[in-house]
Order: sequence, then structure tokens, then C-alpha cells
Amino acid sequence: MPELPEVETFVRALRRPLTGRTIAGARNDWPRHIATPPFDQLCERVSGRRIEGINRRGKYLVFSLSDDETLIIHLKMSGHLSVVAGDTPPDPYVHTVFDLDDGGELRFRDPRKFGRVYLVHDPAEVLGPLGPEPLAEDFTADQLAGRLKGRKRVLKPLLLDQTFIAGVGNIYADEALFYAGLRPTRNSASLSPVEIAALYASLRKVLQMGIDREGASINSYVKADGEMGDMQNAVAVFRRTGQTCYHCGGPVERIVLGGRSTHFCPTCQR
DNA sequence: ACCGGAGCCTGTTAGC
DNA sequence: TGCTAACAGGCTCCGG
Repeated sequence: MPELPEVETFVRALRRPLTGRTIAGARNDWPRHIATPPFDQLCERVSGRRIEGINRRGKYLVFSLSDDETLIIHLKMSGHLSVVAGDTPPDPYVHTVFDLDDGGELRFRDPRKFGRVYLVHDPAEVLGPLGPEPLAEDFTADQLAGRLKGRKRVLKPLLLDQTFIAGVGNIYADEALFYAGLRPTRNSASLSPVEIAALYASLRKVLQMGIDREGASINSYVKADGEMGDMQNAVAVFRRTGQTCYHCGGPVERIVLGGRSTHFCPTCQR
């Protein structure tokens, strides 16, 4: 489900209720949710730790805990996080819960059960392979050009490769390629310097738009508070198959690339 | 190095 | 209307 803007929206919503809280314990009814360490160890190491900060890296949420512990959560396709009072009715799709010292709960709801929880001393264990943050100040068009050098990949799957660039998923890849005027099927080695600059600007633009609009509620995504985001009202091509392109008026096409639905305007994207 | 396919899960949607 | 198959915003593993 969530891509960079959706994960960023969760992080921003969770900071206020969670920062400074101490985790009292953890519960889990789907062992595969816990990537590492085994749940009994995670429970022991997390209990009594204070949440000192919450940040995002790519599509991961990173909770910095006291005593040099880091809790990392990936929401994958259907994950959702919320902080609720302890007397909130149970939800059958909540598989992992962190109890808080104020009686509240951090709930990890995940109908498809693809999500994962990690507790590590060194975050690089999990985050190390990730490519650069596309919205970081020090991520430049030159850096993108440098990363493209020597690679021959189909453009769309390359953008989804988290080791190439972190946080871009299916929606924002399609949207970025639209604004860059680039066919998703283009080979990365064929891009001119001008096209690379356009791709760089488009990636930053659509991701920032997604954050400003607090995510895209197209399938099941809702914000931590259950409200919808607004990015679904601003997509140019994603899931608009057959509808008119806002730029040229022609129909948006859908193809499958790397096993993923891909939407583009054959007139505007070359 | 890169690509395609299968697998992980379950709810929703499209099509007959 | 009801059933079935395809599909879903992610990612990993495997073989070619």
C-alpha cells in the first residue's frame, strides 16, 4: 500500500502521540509479522524502552528507542498504524500491538499480513541496501545521472528498485514518468541529460505533492486517524486507463511492466 | 546485470 | 444476482 508520501504521513501523525512515551510491552498473533528477532526476544528488548524519535527511510518507519534499540516497521501492501486508547474494541486485522505507558496502544493493522517488524541495534542492518532519499536536500540531478551511468534497465522497474532510489512505488513512478514525458518502457541508458533532469524534477514534484496531500487513498490507504488522503484527486495517469490525458486529451493506456500495472499517455510520453 | 515468474496473504472488483 | 478469476500502492527468491 503505502509509498514514501503515505509513510511520511504516518510518521508525522505518530510523532505527537508517541514521542516520549515508553513501551510497556508487545503482543502478536501472526508470528511472521516479526522479521527479527524472535517475538519473545523482541518483547523483552522493547519493554521499558522510551520512544525518542520517529523518522522515515524509504518506505520504512524508524522508531529510535532508548538504550540504542531501533524499531523498524514496513507496511508493505496493506499495513496501517494508529495510536488508540487501551479500551478501543479489538480489530481482527491488527496483528501486532505495542502497549504504551499511558494505557494507549500502537496498533499495526495489516489485512494481507505482508508487513514486517524489525528490532535492531544497527538500523543499517535493515536500511543499508536502500538507495538515496529522493527528497533529501543533497540528492541532486547530477547524483541521479551518476546512478544511471552504466545501467541498462527498463525505466519503470528501475524506479521501483529500492536500492536504486528509496520510497518510490507504483503510483509515484507512473506519475513521475508522466510529468517527465518519458515512456515507462524506455531503457535507462537511452536518457539524455535533459531527460534525466526532467525525471529528477518530476520525482521530487510528485512525491512532494503526495506528502502535501497526505497520501493517495486509491485502494485501502487511509491516514493514521482513518481519514482519507487527497492525492487520489491529483493523479494524472495512475488507474486512469481509458480516461483522457489532461495534457493532450488522448486516452491513458495501461500495460504491465515487471509484473506491475503501468499507466501512461502514449502521446505525451516518449 | 537484468528479466520474468512464483510466492507471500486476503479483500475487493471485474467479468461471465 | 451469484460465482469465479483477476487484481491490489511491496518485495524476495529463483532460474534463465
